[in-house]
This record gives sequence, C-alpha cells and structure tokens, in this order.
Amino acid sequence: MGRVPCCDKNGLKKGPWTPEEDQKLIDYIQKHGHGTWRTLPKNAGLARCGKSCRLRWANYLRPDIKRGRFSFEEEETIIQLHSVLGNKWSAVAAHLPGRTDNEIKNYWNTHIKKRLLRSGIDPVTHRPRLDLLNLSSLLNTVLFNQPARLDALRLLDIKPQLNTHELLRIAINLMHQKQNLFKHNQVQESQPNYYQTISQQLPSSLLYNPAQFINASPWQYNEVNSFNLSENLMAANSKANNGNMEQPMSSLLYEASNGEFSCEQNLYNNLDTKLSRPVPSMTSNNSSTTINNSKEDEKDSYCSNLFDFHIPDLLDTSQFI
DNA sequence: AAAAGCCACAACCGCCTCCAG
DNA sequence: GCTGGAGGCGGTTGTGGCTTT
Repeated sequence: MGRVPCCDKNGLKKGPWTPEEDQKLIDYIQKHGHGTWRTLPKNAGLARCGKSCRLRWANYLRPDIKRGRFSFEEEETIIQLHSVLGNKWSAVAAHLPGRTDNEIKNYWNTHIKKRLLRSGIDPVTHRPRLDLLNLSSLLNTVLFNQPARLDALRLLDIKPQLNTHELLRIAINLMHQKQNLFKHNQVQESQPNYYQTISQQLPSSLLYNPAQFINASPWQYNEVNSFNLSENLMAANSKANNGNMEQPMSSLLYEASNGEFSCEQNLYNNLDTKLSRPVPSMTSNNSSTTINNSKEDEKDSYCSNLFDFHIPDLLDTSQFI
C-alpha cells in the first residue's frame, strides 16, 4: 500500500505562484491565520495543495522575512553553525532572524560550499580536503625535487592525524621557508640551478622526518624573520582545544592575526590598524547556542581575502609545479 | 545575433517526527 | 501501544535569466 498523498492532486496547480495567488494567501492568513494547512486552500479559494501554501508562506510571503544578500557576518555564522549542526537547516535558520531554512540551504549549496571547496576545505567535515591535497607532492615540489626525498609513505602514515591547524601550519612553514630561502640566497626562481641551490640550504632532518617538519616553527630556520603568525596559530589552536572545540580556519585566522608579524607585507601593509577583530565566539548553554559577531567591514574584507585567496595559494600545489 | 552553458533560487517530493484519538 | 493525519525537514528538480562562445 502506497503512502496516501497529502492532498488530492487532481486539478491542483503546481509551479510558480502568481501575484494573485500570493495576494489571496496573504489576505486569508492575515484575516484568519493559517489554521490547518490542508483546509486552507479551499477556504482561501486557492487551487493549491496545503503543503504548497505552507511552503509559499514560510519561505516567501511571511512578513518577517529578510531578503537580499547575506552579509559577511551571516555567512560566517552559517559556516560556524554548519560545522556544529551539519545540514540541520532549520536549526541553523533559528539563529538567523529573518532567514528561512530553504534560503540558507540554497545559499549554502550555491555560494558557501563552493567557497569552502575553493579554499581547500571540505564543506562536510570543515577540514582541509586531504583527498585533493597531495601532501607528499606538495612537500616534494616545495623542497625542489631533490634526490633527498621525503618519505612519502611516512607522510601518508601521519596524514590522517592532521587537523586544520596543523595543515595550515605546514603550509605557512612551507611558504616562509621558501620566502626565507629566496631572500637569503638572493636568487630568482628563473635562475639556473635555483632548485639545487635552495635545496642545499634545507636541514636534512626536515627531508626525512615529516612529523618534525610539522612541528617545526619558521624561526627555527630563520631567526631574523620575526614571523609570528604560526606561533599565534598554535596559541589559538591550543586555546580552541582547551575549549574542546575545533575552530574553523577563518576564525582561527582572525585570532592569529591579532599578533605582530612582519611577513606578508604586501598583504598587511594595506591595513591601517592592527587587526583586533574578535573571533566569532560560540557559547552554549543547556538549551541554545548563540553566535556573537562584531562588525568591521575593513577587517571583514581583509579576512575574506585572506581566506579566499591567500590560504588557497599556500595550499595550491600547482604553483610549485 | 543566436545557441549553449551556467547559475541561482523557488518549488516540489518523499520521508520523518510528533501527537491526538 | 498502535495508527494515521498534519506539519516539518532535507534533498532534488525545474526554470528563468545571465554569461559565454
């Protein structure tokens, strides 16, 4: 026995709603309330299924619906909530006044998901996409294809243990080693024997022990450079772990960005002030979860750029090949 | 200018949960 | 405790508009 349909579909209209139908629905609900959705269409003079009426009202006609683009804060809130709640769109929508579950779901699928994927983040787990990021290839290419090879198998062994922050730290270490070596050797990538020159400068332990590499700090290789982002990241990571909560990379970066650092000048020089944006914090009590965001457009823009363009660059192996 | 491809989003479908009888 | 109806939810589809070829 098949399931009984929610209503008799014979003669009922489907597809886009006309302005006349919308008006009938609005008028009826404003006058009588929606009552039982199944009986509403008949009473309101609509040739629609009750379910269709409910959806149209809930997702489009309800007076408290906020329309227009999602703000950066809303987007970050959705990402944070999704990392905790998963595809529970109605639960996510409960934290975003005026936004419907359907709207958030659509926005997730058409915008945020793609942004995360572009940034090398798995939108389901909110962790780096290790499936796409061939760490062995990344490390080898960054370390300039020398005979002293990283032990790829050893690297694969530790791969499952990596979290977002460790991976980010790897990327940052790689980037800064590359920059430091560039600087100290005064060579150009186009120069003959460039790769050989660079690779000779790398500590051999680094080549054979990826785990050590992960834990290494940039200043171990270059004390002159006062780059502290990695240190700040570690502190932020530690703080997040004490709270037993994994922070998304974006919020971790906000926190890490509070420190002083002198690298990436071309990125940071555009900022007049030190970044002081608080991490969007999530606090839980017994029955509800709340998200607190601050609003600082300039910093939003900076963090958005950092997240969208800079980190993917770090993780993009193609630039090294 | 026309056709094809792509994208965003409203709307639908079918399953699930809740709850009254 | 069981049943069935109503509403809720998440996944998916259809379509119109925009962009690219």
